[in-house]
Amino acid sequence: MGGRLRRLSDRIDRDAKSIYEKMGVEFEQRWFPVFNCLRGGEALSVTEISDRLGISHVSVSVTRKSLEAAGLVTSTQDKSDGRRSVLALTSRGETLSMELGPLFAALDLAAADLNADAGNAITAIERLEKALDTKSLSERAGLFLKES
Amino acid sequence: MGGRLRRLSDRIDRDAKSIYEKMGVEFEQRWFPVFNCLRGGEALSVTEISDRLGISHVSVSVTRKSLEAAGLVTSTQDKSDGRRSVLALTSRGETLSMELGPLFAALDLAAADLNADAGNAITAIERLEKALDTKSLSERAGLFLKES
DNA sequence: GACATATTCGTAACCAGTTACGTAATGATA
DNA sequence: TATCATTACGTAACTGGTTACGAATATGTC
Repeated sequence: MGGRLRRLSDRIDRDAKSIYEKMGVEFEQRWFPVFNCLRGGEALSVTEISDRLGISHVSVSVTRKSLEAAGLVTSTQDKSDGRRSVLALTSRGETLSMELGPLFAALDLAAADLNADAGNAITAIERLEKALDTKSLSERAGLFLKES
Repeated sequence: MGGRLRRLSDRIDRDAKSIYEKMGVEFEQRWFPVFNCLRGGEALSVTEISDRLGISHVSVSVTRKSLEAAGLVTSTQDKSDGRRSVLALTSRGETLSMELGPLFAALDLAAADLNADAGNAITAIERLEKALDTKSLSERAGLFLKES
């Protein structure tokens, strides 16, 4: 079950990757979530981004390094809190953001299209997440075990 | 989107893992798919298993090594085809299979329970897989791009 | 029987996430 | 002000999958 979801996610990621390749754009799919947070000029710290995306700060940290290496993002130390490192798009990043705008929009539409085809699978996944929040798989299994 | 699914799958895997730990059973979640194929005494080759599970033979190969190291599975070279390596449960594997039977059944029920709570999320995921089969995300996005 | 092609499987390298743990900066409290 | 807890972030190791590639065996054709 878990593995199945993983494979599905891998598939989607690979598919998205192939789009950038086909279009000859130098953009890596794994950059997207962080990059997207910074689009529009907002400057955010690592933790702020990880909170927004619901992933670990480590994951953001790694993506950030890659984005900095690509010259799309810069970081500056927060003056009022030396622990925080604040990220923002470079001008090159902004330019790319503009260029990629239509593609991102198309991907959005494609996702919506897919979701419609699949009978609101995304909503179902959200429900799955919520159902797990209220009662974990292990709790559920524990109950069934005691019964037998 | 892809990442989100991945995290969900990780969560389920970790949850399943915690069950084995709680019950004090020495069984790793990643063993399950291959182990389950071999339950009931059937002997299968690496490729047969990977086909059944819809995963790469490499993944099966790695799991196999781990299962052999744990003494739960043995492999013998096929006499009529020297390339094939045929896997089967050892007697220890069979014993464990019996012991774990109720737990596996409980997990099955738990998954069904979860699915019901989530309004047939699993069916939705299946639909998502099918929808991707008929038209990939990149194809869909390509269409929307041309329109604009 | 020899050679080209296909199949089975394994090793190595990679991927995007994670946890575990350490460090530096901040904040709170005595 | 000294110390202790908390917070922000980074590095390292691991996870469960993948692709790329190579070796051994089998198969088909001349």
